[in-house]
Amino acid sequence: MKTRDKILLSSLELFNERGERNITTNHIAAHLAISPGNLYYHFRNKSDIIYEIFQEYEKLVDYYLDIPEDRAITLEDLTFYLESVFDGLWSYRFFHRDLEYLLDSDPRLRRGYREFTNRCLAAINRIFGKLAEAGIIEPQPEELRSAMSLNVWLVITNWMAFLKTAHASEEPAGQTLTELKQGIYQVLTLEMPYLTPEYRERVMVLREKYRPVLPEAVPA
Amino acid sequence: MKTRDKILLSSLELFNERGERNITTNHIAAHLAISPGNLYYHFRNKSDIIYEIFQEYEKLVDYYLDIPEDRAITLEDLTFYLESVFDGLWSYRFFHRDLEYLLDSDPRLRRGYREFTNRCLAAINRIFGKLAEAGIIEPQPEELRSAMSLNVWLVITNWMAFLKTAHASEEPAGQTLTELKQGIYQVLTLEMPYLTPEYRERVMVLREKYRPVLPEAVPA
DNA sequence: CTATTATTAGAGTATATACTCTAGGCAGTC
DNA sequence: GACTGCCTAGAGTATATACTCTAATAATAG
Repeated sequence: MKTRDKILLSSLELFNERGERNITTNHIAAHLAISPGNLYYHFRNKSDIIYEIFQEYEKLVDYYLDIPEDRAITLEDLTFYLESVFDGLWSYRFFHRDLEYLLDSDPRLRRGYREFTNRCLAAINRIFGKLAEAGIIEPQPEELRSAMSLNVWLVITNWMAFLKTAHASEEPAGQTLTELKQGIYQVLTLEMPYLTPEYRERVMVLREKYRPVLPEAVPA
Repeated sequence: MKTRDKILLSSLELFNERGERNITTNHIAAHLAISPGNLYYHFRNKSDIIYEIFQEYEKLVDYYLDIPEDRAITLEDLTFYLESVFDGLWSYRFFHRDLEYLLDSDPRLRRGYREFTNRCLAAINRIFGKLAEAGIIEPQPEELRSAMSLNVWLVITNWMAFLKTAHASEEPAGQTLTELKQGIYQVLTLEMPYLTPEYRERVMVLREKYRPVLPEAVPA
């Protein structure tokens, strides 16, 4: 593998594990056992590394959220969208962690992320539209659909942060990917009230699969 | 005003405006025209300043979310809760911005914040319960109510970040407080499907007040 | 007035961080 | 073998940052 790609890969890994703020370019170089000079031969600065990682992230999610025009949407599609998006979120989780700082320090990123957000919101909106067409949820006025899409986006993008902050400090990391998927449970909760009678049961069964294994239940 | 209090006040102001990451203790001292030595006479380190600000935040929100035990809840109460919480969010907005880093670097804060989150979730839950008692929303099984509370929390705590990242770079700052309140619109959107027929109209009118002034409407 | 305590100034420091610069190696090619 | 273009090492630097130390000044108590 090319050094350049190794830098991107290691950076992502280290950023995810310890946060962008805690990882310096020197750390990255050391982790790869290359010299700082070498790293800076391949990237002009830290921002460029981050921007390139963002573009990967963008591409991945765009790929996942490519809604078919020619056919109706199915429950399997919905599952795929949700699973994929949360996987993407996990793989690039460092990004949302320091989002505001990153956007403040790189105008390209700011612009790119704004457009990314809009594309995602549009995709969610389109999914809602096609779910209605498919008779899975009741059709809703555009106004409501937009507000719902935004709520879905807010829940999704905040889910990682919630896990990291609200959970016990000790994280066995194996559990975490499972917990991540509980975000899907939350998203399906948002959609619940709008399900059609024909599909209600099936979606509820699906939702049940992602139900959190009750966290420290306090016995009454 | 005591120097100590001035430090807390200025820190909060600067953190909110430019982000904790961008504000050093030297900045704070310079902003107050006092010496770094003086600042460190009053606070052992930066973490202590932040922790103390967090405790103020905590106290404020706890005060706002003190749900009355002895009487039914009204729509006015709900409005008050929402307005207050978003005001608090605005006044201490720096906190959620760098949340993960802050919690990672201060175990007190981590513990405190976890408990804070739990209290807030419990309060939201209780509000849902009392809204049902008051006949404003339909009663829901505990399981659903918890999931809904969590969604409300996710939407609220992510709303500031959404505004900062998804909106145009130029922010006239006067507009921002208004935009902040649009978060209430999003929260009310979450509750919409559960409203009782008797209250539906009134809540919808309330919700309408917070409706976003359509952002860059693209003419068809 | 004096002794003590609380507060402040301001120079200074150890460490970290993003990044630069120079010299050189290594592969291929004529 | 020399030339060229890509890659790499590693020492070095300017700046920033959280924090310390000493000495001096105000405030207060007896």
